[in-house]
Amino acid sequence: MLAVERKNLILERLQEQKRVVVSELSELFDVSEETIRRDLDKLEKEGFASKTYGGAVLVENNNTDMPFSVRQKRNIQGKKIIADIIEELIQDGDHIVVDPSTTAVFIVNALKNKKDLTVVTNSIEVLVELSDVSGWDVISTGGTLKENYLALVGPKALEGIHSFNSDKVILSCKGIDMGKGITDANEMFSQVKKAMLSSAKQKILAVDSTKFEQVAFSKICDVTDLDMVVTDKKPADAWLEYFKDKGIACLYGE
Amino acid sequence: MLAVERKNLILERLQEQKRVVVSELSELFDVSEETIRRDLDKLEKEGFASKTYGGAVLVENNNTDMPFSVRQKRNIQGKKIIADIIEELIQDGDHIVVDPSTTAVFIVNALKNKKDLTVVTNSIEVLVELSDVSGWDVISTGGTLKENYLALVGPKALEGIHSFNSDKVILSCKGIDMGKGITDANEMFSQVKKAMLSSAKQKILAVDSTKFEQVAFSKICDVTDLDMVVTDKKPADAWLEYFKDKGIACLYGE
DNA sequence: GATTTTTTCTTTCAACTGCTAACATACCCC
DNA sequence: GGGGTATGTTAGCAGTTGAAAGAAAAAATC
Repeated sequence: MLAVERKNLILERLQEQKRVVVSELSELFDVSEETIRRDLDKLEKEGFASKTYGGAVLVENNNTDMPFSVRQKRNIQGKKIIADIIEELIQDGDHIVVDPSTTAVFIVNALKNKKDLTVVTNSIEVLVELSDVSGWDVISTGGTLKENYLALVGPKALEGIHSFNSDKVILSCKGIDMGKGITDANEMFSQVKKAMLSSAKQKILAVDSTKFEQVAFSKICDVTDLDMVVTDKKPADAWLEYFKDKGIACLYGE
Repeated sequence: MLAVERKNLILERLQEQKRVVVSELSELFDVSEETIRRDLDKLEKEGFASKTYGGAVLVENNNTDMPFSVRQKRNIQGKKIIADIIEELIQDGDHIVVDPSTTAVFIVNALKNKKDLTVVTNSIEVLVELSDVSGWDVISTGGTLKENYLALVGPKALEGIHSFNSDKVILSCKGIDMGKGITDANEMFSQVKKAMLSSAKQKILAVDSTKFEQVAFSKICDVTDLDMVVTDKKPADAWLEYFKDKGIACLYGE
């Protein structure tokens, strides 16, 4: 086994389990503990790990303003559950709008067995994901590339969104809160998402359970502006009552 | 066995197994380890491998199975030479237009040390490549995703291109021929490229040497519509004379 | 709370393996 | 034959590893 391979495997394990133990790794890879420590040193220098007595813990990249590729691995299971629920909501021939988020990538992937969809998006990743489907109409809004994201923003993007009227918009966000509404990391994004909301009839929010009670910087809309909320786990009873009260459908996994 | 054959076999093995070991390859092909190392050097220069102590690991292309990943291997050396020449033509602060091509990806990569560029493109790959630069204005034209390509086409794309006026356009094509002019594979692409040509002052064609005397389906423009041709190898004397005669600058490698 | 014991960490060293660079040789194509 | 490329050889250098010893941290004991 090459040294780099071992280091990468340790990193993978670290990302899955959030922590690693020197003695375990030493046994697992059949190398001395010193070698493992040296690997952890490197991972620490690279910013992935933080060494502790007996092992190391994962450095959680606060997802506020991180490049896209780094954020990808969080709560994959949840995003898959959400994607499967959304898949049942979409019919052949639908016109949908999707925003830039990891969840959105999972969703369009789950939709690939549909026919004749029209997808409007400002997400580069969604375009890449859909570059191999046939018979669909995949439309990019255009716009300015937001630094360190794979998303298009700005006036051109808004203009692009406004020139289409769709059946459904599938939105993501950084936070959902009864008082503060639906919020996102920065104004560029919330602007685009606002425009998307106004360009489609049915407004669906797709968020994993960790986003509840979170509040981020820039407001997109009120919770009551939504028609439906899709999430991976059953929300708290207070939320379910709130949704029922306001006439918002709520679907969740399990 | 020819050297190239061996190199390609190593690349295949690398893509299958994600890693290769110098000692194994040396035994497998019955050549010295130094020869293997030299092969790995080349693969590293071409961007496929990353050498490590004892072997090399595969450089994972950000977007693993792009439909056109096959095209990428062709004449990488030539594209790099072209990119280096173009790099010297572009100044800080320039507004440029680039089309979707592998060459374009190399070019924008070579430009990353420039400051304050504005790039207009309908290539998804160029956007991905530029997602990590800071201080630039990277603008996507928007448009419809062309099936099995990572390129935006159609009326929306044309509209997007027409709304900007740039200093330089860097164009690629499938064929360049004195009689038939500059041609490309399909009408969608040639439409977009026509629009790009009309949106910039200086019109630069970046083509590797294999495209000379080739004719493809859809005409973009006449050779005389260009201001400059950049290629990797010195073109035939007939071409050099033709360029001189028509007042078209021609730059080439070596 | 202080002392002892245990565990883990850091540093240093030596052995080993693999790497780089320079040169020599063989081969091919013109 | 001669220039260029591909390959092999060599020697000195660099990276990787494990062992050992002392330092530091945590746990156990009094």
